[in-house]
Amino acid sequence: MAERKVTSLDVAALAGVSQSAVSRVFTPGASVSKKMAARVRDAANELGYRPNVLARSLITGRSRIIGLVVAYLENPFYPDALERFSTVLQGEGYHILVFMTSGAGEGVDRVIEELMDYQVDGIITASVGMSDDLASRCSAAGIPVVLFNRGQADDRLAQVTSDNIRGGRRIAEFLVAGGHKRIAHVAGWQGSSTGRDRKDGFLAGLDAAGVMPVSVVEGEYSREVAAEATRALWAEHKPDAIFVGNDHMAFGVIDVLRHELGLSVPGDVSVVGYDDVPMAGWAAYDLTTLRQPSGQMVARTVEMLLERIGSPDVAARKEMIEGDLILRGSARVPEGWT
Amino acid sequence: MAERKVTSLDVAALAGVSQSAVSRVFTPGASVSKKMAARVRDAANELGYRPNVLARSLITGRSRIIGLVVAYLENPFYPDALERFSTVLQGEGYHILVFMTSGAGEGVDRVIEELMDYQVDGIITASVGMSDDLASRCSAAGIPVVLFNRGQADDRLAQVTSDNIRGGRRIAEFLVAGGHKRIAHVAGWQGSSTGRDRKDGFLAGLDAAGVMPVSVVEGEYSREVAAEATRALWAEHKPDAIFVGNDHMAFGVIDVLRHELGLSVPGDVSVVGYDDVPMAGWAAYDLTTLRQPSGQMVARTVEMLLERIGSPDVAARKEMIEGDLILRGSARVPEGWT
DNA sequence: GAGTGAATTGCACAGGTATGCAAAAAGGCG
DNA sequence: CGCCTTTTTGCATACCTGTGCAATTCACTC
Repeated sequence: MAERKVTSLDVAALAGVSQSAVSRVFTPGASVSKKMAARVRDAANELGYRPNVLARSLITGRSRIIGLVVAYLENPFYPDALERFSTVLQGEGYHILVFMTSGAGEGVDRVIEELMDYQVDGIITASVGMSDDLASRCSAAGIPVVLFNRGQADDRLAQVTSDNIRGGRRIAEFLVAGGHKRIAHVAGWQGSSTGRDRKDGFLAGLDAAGVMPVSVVEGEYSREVAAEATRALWAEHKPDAIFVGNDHMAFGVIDVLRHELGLSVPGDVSVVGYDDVPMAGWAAYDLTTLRQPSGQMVARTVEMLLERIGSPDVAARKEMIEGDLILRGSARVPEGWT
Repeated sequence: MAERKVTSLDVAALAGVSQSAVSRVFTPGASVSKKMAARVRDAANELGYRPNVLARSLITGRSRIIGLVVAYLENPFYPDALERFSTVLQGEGYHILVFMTSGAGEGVDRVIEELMDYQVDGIITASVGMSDDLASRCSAAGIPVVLFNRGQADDRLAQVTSDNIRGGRRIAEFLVAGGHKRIAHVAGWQGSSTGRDRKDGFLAGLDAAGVMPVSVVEGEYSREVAAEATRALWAEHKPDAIFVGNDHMAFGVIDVLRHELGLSVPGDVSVVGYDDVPMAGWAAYDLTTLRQPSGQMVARTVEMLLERIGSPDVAARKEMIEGDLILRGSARVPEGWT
C-alpha cells in the first residue's frame, strides 16, 4: 500500500542518465542542455518526482524555512501580520514554521532551541523577546533574528517597530488639543518595549503641555485586564479621555464604557487606540487610533532578514516605521486639527 | 565568524565514543548504559550539541512536521484554530509549516505540492478543499490528510466538521419560533460544503415549518460582500430576521443595519450567526450564534491525523461535532425556548 | 578533417543521522 | 574460574541530493 518514495535515482534510471543530471535539471542556474532537460522532465513527470527539500538542505546548508515565534493570536494585529509574512515569504521561496509560546521568558528560549533543531535559515519573533544567552547562540550558529514589533537592546538582534514614543506623544498632543481635562492611560504590558515606549511618549507629551494624567493603569495587552481597569478607572477618576495601549484592549474599554457604564463614546469619554487593526474601521467601534503600517513593517522585516541570510556579516539594524494618527469617531477632534 | 555546526561526530570525539553511541543517547528507547549516557550528555552540553532534525528525518522517513493550509486569517475562527493546533501539536512533538493560499482551486494544489516537498508527516487543510488528483497523490505517498471545517466526498480524505445541516435547521426553528415573518439568509460561499450545508439545513428547517424565506443571497464569507448584500436586501425585502452564514459576515451585517440603515438589532431585525468566535461574546455585537466547538474540533482533527500517521492503513473517517445554539442579544428569543 | 575552446555530462563524495549486525563487555550461575 | 545469556558498543551502510573535478561531447574555425 505504502509506495516507495520516488527519488532522483529512479528518474535517472528511467531517463537513462546519471543522477547528477537529474539534480542539475532541478537546480536553477546549473549547466544542462535543452535535450537533457526535456528528457529528465518527461521522466520526472511520469513518475511524479519532486526533489526532497530536506535532503537538499542537508547538503546546501539552507532549509528555506523561517521560524516564526508568536505569543498569541488573539490580538488581530498578529494574524494579519502572519498572513502577510507567509505570503511575502512564499513569494521568495521560503516557508514558515510556526511556534506558539504562551507567556514570555522561559518558554521562548525552549521554543527557539526547538526551532534551531530544524535548521531554520532565520527567525522572526513577533511580540516576544529572547534571552541574551540565546541571542548569542543564534548569532554563533549564524542564524539571523529579527524582532517584529518589539525592541531589545542587544546588538545582535535586528528589529522593526513603529516609532512608539513619537506615537504616544502625538496622541497626547491630540487629546490635549481636543480640550480634554481628565486624561487617563490604560497602558500596554510594561514588560514589553512597545508598552513602555507608548506610555513614556504619552506622558512626555502630556508633560510638555503641562498636563498631568488623572491615572495610568496597566492593561497587560489583555482585553479582560483592560476592561477591569476601566471599571476601576471610572469609579475613581471619571476621565474624559483614555489612551489605550493597543486597539485590542481599546475595544474592551469601549464595550465597558458604553454597555456597562452607559456612557457615550466620544460624548462622555474619548478613546484612542494603537495599531489600526482592520476592526478599528468597523462601524461598531470606529476607533481613532495610531496606525502601525503592518504591510510596511512586514516588508521591511523580510527584507532585513533575507539580506542577512544572504550575507551573514551585515550588522543587525534597528528600524522604525512611521505611522499616522487615523481620525475616526471614537475621540473628539480638535478644531482645525490637520 | 560563522562557526561550524557541531555534529554528533564532534560530540563522539570529545566523549571518546562512537557516533552511533551519541545517536543512541538522543534516541528514546535505544540501548545505552547509564555511564555512557552521562558522558555523552556532558560532552553534548559542553559543545551545545542538538540533533539535526532534518538529517534525522532523512533516515527515519518522518519529519515531525505537519503542513497546515489555510485560505485566510481574516475570519477570527481560523487564528483561534491555528493557535490551538500549534499548541496541541507542539505537545505531541510536532510542528506546523503554514501555507497560505489566496482563493481556492488552482492555488491549493500548487501549495500542497510544495508542502509534500518538505516531506511533511501529515496535512491539515482549514477551509480548503483539494483536487481528486492531488488527493490520490497524497494517499499514494502515504501522507494522511484531514480537512478541517470542510467536507469533501473523496474517501481518501478524512474530515472534521460540525453538523452544519442540523445547525442550519436549528436556526430556522429558532427564528420561526421567535415569530419572525420575513426571514432572509446571507449565505456562506456556495463553493464550500459548510456554506451549502448551512443553507440547505436552514431552508429545510423553514420548509418544515411551512415558511418561505423572503430572500437568500450569497455572502461568499466576505464581510464586504455580505455588507453590500445587506443593503440590497433591506432596500428590496425589509426582512425581520437574517441568518448569516458565519459570525465574521454577521458583524458586517449588523454594522450596516445599525449604523447605515439606522435600524435596531434585534428590535427591527434579528441576526443570527454561525461559529461563535470570541468576538461574538463582546458587548458591541452580543451575537446569537451557533457554536462550532473549535477546541473539540481541533483535538479530534489532531487525534485522527496522528492515528493515521501511526498506522497508515486506518481508513479515513468523516466526523461531525455537535454544537449548541448560543443565545445572546442579537435575536429575539421565543418565549419558553430552552 | 584537424584543432581549439566552450558546453555538457558522469563519477565520486559529502552532508548528519539512525540502525542491522557482529563483536565486545557485562552479568549470572554452578 | 568457566560457561552461557543478556546487554552494550562499534562498524559500516543507507537516506537523497548537490557539486567539484575530470572526461566527454559539441560547435566552430581554418
